[in-house]
Amino acid sequence: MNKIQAIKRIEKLRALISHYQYLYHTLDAPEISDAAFDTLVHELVDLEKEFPYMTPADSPTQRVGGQPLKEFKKVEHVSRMNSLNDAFSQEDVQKWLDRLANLDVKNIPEFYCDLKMDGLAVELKYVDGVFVQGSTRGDGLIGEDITQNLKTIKSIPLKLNSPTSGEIYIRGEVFLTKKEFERINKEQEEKGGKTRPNGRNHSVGRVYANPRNLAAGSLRQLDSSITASRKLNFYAYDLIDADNKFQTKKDKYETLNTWGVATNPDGKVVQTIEEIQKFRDRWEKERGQLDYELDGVVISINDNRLYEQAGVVGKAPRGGIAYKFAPKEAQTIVEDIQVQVGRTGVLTPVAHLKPVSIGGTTVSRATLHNTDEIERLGVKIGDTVMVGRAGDVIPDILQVLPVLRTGKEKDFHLPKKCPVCNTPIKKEAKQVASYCPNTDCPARQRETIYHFCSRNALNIDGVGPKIIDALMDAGLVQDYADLFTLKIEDIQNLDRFAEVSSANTIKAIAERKNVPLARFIYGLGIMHVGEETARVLAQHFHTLKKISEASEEALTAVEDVGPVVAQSIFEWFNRPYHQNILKKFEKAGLKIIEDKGIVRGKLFGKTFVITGTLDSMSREEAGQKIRSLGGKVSSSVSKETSYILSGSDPGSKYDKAEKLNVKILDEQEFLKMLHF
DNA sequence: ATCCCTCGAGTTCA
DNA sequence: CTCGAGGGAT
Repeated sequence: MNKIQAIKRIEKLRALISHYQYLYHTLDAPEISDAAFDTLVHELVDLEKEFPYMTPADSPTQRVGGQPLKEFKKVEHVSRMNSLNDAFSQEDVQKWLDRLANLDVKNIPEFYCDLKMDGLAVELKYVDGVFVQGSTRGDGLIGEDITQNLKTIKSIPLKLNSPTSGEIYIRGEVFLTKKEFERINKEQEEKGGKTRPNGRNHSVGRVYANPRNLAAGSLRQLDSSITASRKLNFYAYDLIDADNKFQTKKDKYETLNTWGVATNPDGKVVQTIEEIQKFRDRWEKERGQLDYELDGVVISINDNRLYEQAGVVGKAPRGGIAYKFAPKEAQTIVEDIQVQVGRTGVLTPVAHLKPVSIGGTTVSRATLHNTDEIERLGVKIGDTVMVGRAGDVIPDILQVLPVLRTGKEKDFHLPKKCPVCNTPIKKEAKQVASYCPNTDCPARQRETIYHFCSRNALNIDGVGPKIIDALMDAGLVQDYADLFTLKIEDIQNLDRFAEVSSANTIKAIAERKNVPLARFIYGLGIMHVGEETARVLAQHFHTLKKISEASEEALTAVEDVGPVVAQSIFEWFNRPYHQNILKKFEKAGLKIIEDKGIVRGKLFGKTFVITGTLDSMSREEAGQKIRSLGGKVSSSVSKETSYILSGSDPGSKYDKAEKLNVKILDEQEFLKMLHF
């Protein structure tokens, strides 16, 4: 970036940051996510480092927070309330230690590792053991008097346990549990607050984006009875000790605890950088199990004298560092939007992203689902976007940052023709998706065979996309029935097969020559026939022959099959192309295991939903057990659900089950139920 | 016509 | 996991 560009960029960033700071700190109504905001600040900090002569004293990077609201009395802090510098990797932590060593703070024997709750820093003042005043951090020097609101927090004692005399200042973090956050947000929503039309969790008005915003909003209530109705929590992290009475941070914490002031119970003293890393990694993994949000861990020199000796640079003390977790959201650029053709011909636009690390893994693609989604997001090629991960796994574009546009972004338009076979694409008026109508489209055929071999269908081990591509490209396989007539001689000379792997491939296919009817039906890839419908069909008709000969009326009579699905099945079996494939299967010696029909076991009539990770078996296996005893497994929770089986780290289904009062089973209870 | 429930389909990376 | 849409009840 040249100087002119940098100056423009810096000015733009400053204006934006000031604007968002005002919305966030002063109005408590952020327009963009915290992570998006952070990335703006980081970019500005980096640029200012590169061009230091362009950093005036009024740059937003020179301030800690916003101006206090007029309504609250101002409180001067006993000493500056600083914020820590951030580390994002073990390398950063090592750099921190190296710098300390340069300052002659060497051979640090111990570090105190604490969890960093995502909340608000406050200062509490006690006189002769009685809580007299509490304040927000404000700009670090002067905060707001929120004593009345802090008094409503149960974990802040109004009186310290042991008699103490004189003034005592305690600092800590006020935060909200995830449960409370959801409860209050729901309440607010019912009262008429609004989430954005895009339905994402970015707050507008009085519905809050995350627990921290809500905690902030609650502390700034002028009516403290409102604060009282929201159960805030408090953990102390510092005790101001002007006389140096305490030797270590741990001593301070223990003293605080004997006074009745809680500190985070999971804090720990460690000796080495490896242990610091372990501590951080452990909590990054386990943070989902805590009932409050964590944005990292805080590492401090345990010895207070050494801590002081490390000094303060700018607004950050050097004796400690905030070791952050990999953010769950990150900013990146949409380099291109390409179109994929799925098994059913549906066209799916996929954003190709500049690779970026999110939650510890690198993400380079994210689905855009369909054109409606593109419109909703307003995303163009070249845009800067925030990317997160739906359900902590699947990359998902959360929002576009249109303010960062340069004018060179291009609109995306779905092609008029299939990108693979050039057939003009179609779109039903009432449906969202567009699709390639050509059933012979190579993309569709490939996907159909992938699907046939996939885990829940025939489950042909080791025959994945790559092998299938090779077989198709060599002209050995046109449809999935051809797989069963392959011989070792056919494939061992192909480039992509070694001798061993060709034998393995043939063996893997042969092993699946006996296949349960339901799996086979599912594998055929009939429109609207997924796993569940395939099972229902198998149970109802028992044999493939009967299904293939069924009339549309006979199919409609099956539970869960209506006119659309019946027509789809009927047409599939009456197409000569498919009838030919079925004949090839027969000739190749495929044996279909007939279905015996419905089991009336002890779980008959019960519907289960499974969430989280189970210890003793996979979810798939648990599902099989339930079905073998006559129960049903469903994918979503509703009031029709009899039980939800919850393993560790359950997803959103758990919350929904609680809301609907569905009986929740843990793994032990479930196993007992199976055996009784 | 309109609701609620459930299923199907698509999706990423290690 | 999430969305859209089919099926069935009302």
